[in-house]
Amino acid sequence: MYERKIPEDLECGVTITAKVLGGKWKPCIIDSIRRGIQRPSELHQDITEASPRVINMQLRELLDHGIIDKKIYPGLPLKVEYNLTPVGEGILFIIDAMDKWGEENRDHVLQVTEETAG
Amino acid sequence: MYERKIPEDLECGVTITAKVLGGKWKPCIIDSIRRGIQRPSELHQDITEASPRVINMQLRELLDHGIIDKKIYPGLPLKVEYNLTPVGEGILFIIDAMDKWGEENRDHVLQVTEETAG
DNA sequence: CCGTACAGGGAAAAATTTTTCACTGCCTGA
DNA sequence: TCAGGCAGTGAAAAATTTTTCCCTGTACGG
Repeated sequence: MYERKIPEDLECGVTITAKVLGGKWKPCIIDSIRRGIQRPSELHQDITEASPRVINMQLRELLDHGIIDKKIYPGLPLKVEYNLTPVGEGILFIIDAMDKWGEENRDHVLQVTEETAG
Repeated sequence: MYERKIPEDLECGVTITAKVLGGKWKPCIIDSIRRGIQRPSELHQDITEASPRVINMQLRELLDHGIIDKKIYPGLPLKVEYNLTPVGEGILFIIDAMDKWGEENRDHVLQVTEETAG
């Protein structure tokens, strides 16, 4: 695992949340899981822009942060299922708020600042 | 400026918001400004963990995204003041929600996963 | 003139995150 | 036996973000 050289400041709540949601694909993965896409292979098929390896890594972090849990079904063929924990469900509120804000303000944010008003 | 090699997917609202809040010091800067710390030099003194250069760069991005605006007072000595735009004030809701969630779930998120429960 | 404060930028280094490539291992169907 | 699906990882490369170091320019106090 990567060993940080600059310590994180985890005293601020925002930093904690950013740590949890910060990965490039995490909100996407959380959303998929909430929509019922729970098995690794299904997630890989659902999020084709990211390689399976990438998704696995982010799943691992979400797991470590207690956002999702992992159920390994015994026996074969292999079957694994990820689900949101109660804490994970609590963060949906933030993802939804981010999505809403982003949709509402896309144009404003993306406007190329051509104006050099004084 | 850095030229991306992997295109961004800005169709998703979450991505837009992440773009706006994603910089390491942005939520911090936004919070300072909202607390009335508006001049560059004041911000530099308020956020000593980050170098002035770093803060300037993030201010620039916030400006480009229309989260803050910049008032340059004519005459000398130089005086510049940053303020939240209405759009910027709208994003406070998300920062607050992130802070709240982070505070409430710090322990859960930071728990080292010692359990290897089956 | 010298040191300081104001606001800010260029270039390169360092840190961090994301991606790719190549594997392990088991099982099923052809 | 070979091909493919399942779940997953190690190591290194590539991409991206953050940081450091050093400069530009004006004005003020001494």
